[in-house]
Amino acid sequence: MLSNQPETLLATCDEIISIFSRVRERLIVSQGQMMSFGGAGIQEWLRTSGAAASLPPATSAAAATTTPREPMDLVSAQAMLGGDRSKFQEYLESAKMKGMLVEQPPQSSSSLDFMFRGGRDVGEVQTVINALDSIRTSPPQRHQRRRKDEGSKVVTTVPAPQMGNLDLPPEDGYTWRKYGQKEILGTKYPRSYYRCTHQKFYECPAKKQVQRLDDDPYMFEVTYRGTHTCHMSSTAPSAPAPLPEHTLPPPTAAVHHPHLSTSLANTTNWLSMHILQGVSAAGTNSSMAAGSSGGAGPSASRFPDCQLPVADMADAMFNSGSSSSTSMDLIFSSMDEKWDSEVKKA
DNA sequence: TTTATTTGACCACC
DNA sequence: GGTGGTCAAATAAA
Repeated sequence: MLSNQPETLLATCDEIISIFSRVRERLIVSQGQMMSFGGAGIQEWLRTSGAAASLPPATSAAAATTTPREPMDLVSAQAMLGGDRSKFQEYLESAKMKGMLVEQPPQSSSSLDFMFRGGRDVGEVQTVINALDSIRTSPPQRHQRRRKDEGSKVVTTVPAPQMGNLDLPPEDGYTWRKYGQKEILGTKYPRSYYRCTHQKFYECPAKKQVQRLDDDPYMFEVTYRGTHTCHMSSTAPSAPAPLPEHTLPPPTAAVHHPHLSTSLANTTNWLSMHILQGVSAAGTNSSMAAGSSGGAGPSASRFPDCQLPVADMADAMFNSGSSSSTSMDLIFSSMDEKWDSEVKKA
């Protein structure tokens, strides 16, 4: 649509540049602060720099099932755990001091005697317990192959896709990277092993095993293990495609962690909001914004024909996932076509 | 050139 | 020693 409005497109690009410049400045200013958060990085920075306050309510069904958020951020906590155990312990101590964590009576069945105060879902509590457990146990040595994951696992059966590559398991909202395949004794079909695509960058331990059923080749048995700690699951945020609730691993599925399942959406929305704020701010001292007034919002009034174009661009740029076609291609393909046709005419 | 997949080998567990 | 889970080099694909 923007291809018919080159001036608007130019203005939009300028706005994007302006906003990103401001984001960059904030990143530089906050660099030292980010470093102090160990593994939490930008997640923690976003949270503490006021971004969280700007976050819209979580949009996923999963988030809707949880209680209102308190400042406790287990995602950051887990990230800290990955980067610095002592920091994570400090974090938990801090949480206790703030009354967000309370010690449980000795008869607690949990391996560690902590529990969230009021209204916490089991997944989060379990996450803390797991984290604390891992503090108590010595970390595996480098290059040592770890024992089979004894953590929780959930086995679910899903139908094969009706179209496309029937050998692939259906989408579950996350991006996975295959790291192995094995013939399993007593089964007709091999078992495939997947880990989260973001395992390295986010130390995301989530894994899944996929095996075709012997008696029904059009069904897959999918076993999930581990907790998604990645904030950048490329397909989950905007298209959660959640598993049936009863099939989700209690502490492992994103559905139990609103910050996980919606984090990118939130971040993108946050960015979009700031972009819109930037548009609004720019409009006060820029002739570009002439005609902007009132209405549902600055962008809505400025772009009557295309709703929230800047936000859409941001969504397209940051929310594209592992699609084979790039987001920029998506954005500019129509422009390219128009450009090419006009070049040919000339 | 980068990223993902394949596959044989290695290793922990039973 | 057998089995399942993971690693990592080789290979393929984008």
